[in-house]
Amino acid sequence: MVIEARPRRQAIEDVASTLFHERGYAATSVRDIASALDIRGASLYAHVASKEDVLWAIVERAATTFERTADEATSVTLGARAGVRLDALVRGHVKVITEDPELTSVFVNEWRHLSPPRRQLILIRRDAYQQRFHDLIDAGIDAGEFAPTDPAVATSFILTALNGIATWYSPVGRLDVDSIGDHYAVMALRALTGTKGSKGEDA
Amino acid sequence: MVIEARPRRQAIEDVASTLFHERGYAATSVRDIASALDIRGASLYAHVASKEDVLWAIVERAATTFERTADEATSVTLGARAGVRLDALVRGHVKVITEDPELTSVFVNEWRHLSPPRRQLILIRRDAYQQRFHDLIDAGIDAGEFAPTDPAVATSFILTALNGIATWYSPVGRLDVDSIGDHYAVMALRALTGTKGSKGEDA
DNA sequence: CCTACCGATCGGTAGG
DNA sequence: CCTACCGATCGGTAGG
Repeated sequence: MVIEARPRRQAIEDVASTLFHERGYAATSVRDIASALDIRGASLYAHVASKEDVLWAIVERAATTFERTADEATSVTLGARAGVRLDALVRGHVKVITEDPELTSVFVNEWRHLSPPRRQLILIRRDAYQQRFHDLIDAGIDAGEFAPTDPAVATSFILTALNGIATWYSPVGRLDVDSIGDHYAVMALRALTGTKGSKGEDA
Repeated sequence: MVIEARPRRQAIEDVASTLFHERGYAATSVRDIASALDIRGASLYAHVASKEDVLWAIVERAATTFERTADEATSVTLGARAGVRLDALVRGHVKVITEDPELTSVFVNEWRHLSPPRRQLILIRRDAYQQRFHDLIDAGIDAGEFAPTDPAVATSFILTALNGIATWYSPVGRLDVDSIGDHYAVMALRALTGTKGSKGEDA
């Protein structure tokens, strides 16, 4: 039947996501993926052209999901203050991670196993995505909303912290999605807002 | 004549660190390591018992370095306020990363390729290390220095953000070690301190 | 540290 | 989606 072609392909990517997340791309064989689906390794090639194509599909989908979510957050907060806009961007990012931590984990950690042309494409999109955060941080500093900080360092600080959620989050854990979003948004904004000028340690 | 400034064993670990950092443990072959040292793959086994032993040596050294640096930071700030103590812990952590980003990167990203007994040992030590941050955050909240936050989430937020330095730091980059330490310590403390109302912190 | 070599496993193909 | 199979490469050993 024609209808089953899509789900099968999706099932392969889901299983591969799980395994790439757990063991890494290089340590996962096509036979590992196949046996999780109860088929033979060679049978996978009826659905995919190569192991790398599976990684590419996962990474590509993750990139698109992040981009669309950021588009949404950006358009919803058009004209708002930088703090509000960054808050929406952070919450969107956290939501994507908690909705599919394995997808995010593979996207963040396994892109280097892509062939050079694909790797370059993904790095360009990743840079553009980070630039959204960078620009908002710039804007917030200019507007006096955020404390003067190195915006590149702050961007890296915040995005790395957020991505870490993918390594520990479980849907059955003690924290629900919304409260994780709250905590992370609050901490990210605080990191930019500052108490006063310098070291934050003297009263 | 070439003077061996360091033992052969150390050279193997250094080269392996670089390759494990760049490509990951599973995607690095013993022949890759050997050829970077201009010897044959089989010759490596005159110095190491297995590929995993090399990973273990690197991970073990990283763990010990982090532990000793934290001991130092802890003893130097004995009796100080939580903010001061956490500041020292953060700066120590950043210093270890910038002194050997590849070591940290392998420690953080490749421990899952260790055999189960070793993996468990390293996870126990990692948890104990994170607990130092967790305890100080607890203490800071209790003392009213930090805003009330989920301490486990805050610990993960901060440590993940710090570890991210290992992925982008270069000794020839635009930022020197001290200013990275400053930036990260300030942002980490700010993330905990909140914008208003935490004791005598703000004007 | 070398050459020679091992069994196991890899990603992938042929041909139903 | 299967069986049968391919050349390449893997971690590692034997014996100098």
